[in-house]
Amino acid sequence: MLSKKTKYAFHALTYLGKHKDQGAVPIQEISAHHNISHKFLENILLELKKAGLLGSKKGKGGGYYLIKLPNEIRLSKIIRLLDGPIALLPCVSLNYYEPCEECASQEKCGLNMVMAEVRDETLKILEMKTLQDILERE
Amino acid sequence: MLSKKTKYAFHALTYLGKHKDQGAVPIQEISAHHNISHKFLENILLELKKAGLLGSKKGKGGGYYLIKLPNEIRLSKIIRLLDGPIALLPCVSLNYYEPCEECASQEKCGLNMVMAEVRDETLKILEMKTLQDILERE
DNA sequence: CACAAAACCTACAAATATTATAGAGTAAAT
DNA sequence: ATTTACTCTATAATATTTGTAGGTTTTGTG
Repeated sequence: MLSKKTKYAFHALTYLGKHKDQGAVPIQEISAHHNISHKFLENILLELKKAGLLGSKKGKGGGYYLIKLPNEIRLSKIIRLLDGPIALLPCVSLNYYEPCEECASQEKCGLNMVMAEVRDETLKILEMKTLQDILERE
Repeated sequence: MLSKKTKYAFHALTYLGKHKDQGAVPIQEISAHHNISHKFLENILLELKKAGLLGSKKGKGGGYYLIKLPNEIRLSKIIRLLDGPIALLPCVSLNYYEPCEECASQEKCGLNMVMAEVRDETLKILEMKTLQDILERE
């Protein structure tokens, strides 16, 4: 399951995608529309900005806006950013790898191999789907 | 990511699969071989038994053993049992559904639809792979 | 029968992660 | 000057995960 943080991020990105003609959108507007804690969403949007997905404008009339096209924002990117690994086990994670502590040899571990296959299949899905797919279905 | 509980369950099932000719295997043997806390594993195996995957025998010479064929034990089953939902959001979970609190209408929610598609693709993988796949690669 | 081995069961403790809040700063518009 | 809204860091509250404790029941064996 995704954390609420990641779920909120998707809601916010979707909202920003739908309102990308209106320029900067204040956090307040998004949090009110989706019943999300303003302060919590604040942290999330800041992370998305630091990751290069959003731009922001301070002061009156300010807010956040997408600085990438919706079809360039992959689900995998958002999930990795806020939730961490997509792989089911640390020993098959591409971005958050950690060696297994229960196995004598990772090379001979059937679980490791199967989970690596699962990871590859999962990534195919999550790298193909983008924010655009969400927007198209609204 | 899977919880350690689920990961340990996979290790234990694999071990039992590899030693299915030797009859009942005591927890001690599995926990020692994989460096897993005996007591923690105890709880896990008990759950797997209650779910109908394992049989057990008490007393001296006792232990656990598979009561299903490895190719009948799907990854999806183990994950759902110990970790819960496979879907990325509660509002698209087949087995652990909960309505979304941020959306006015689930039927018009693009995120919901995309995540339902992701769930379907993920399930294709996790329902296809079984304990047998792990055993074959050892 | 006594004893040891091993599953069964319930509760709880410790550690970690998630979710949320607080409050002080900085920048911009009017 | 004032209001609006992002920036930043710290911390509190809550939930979940991970692990432990301690007993009970069952079974095989000498």
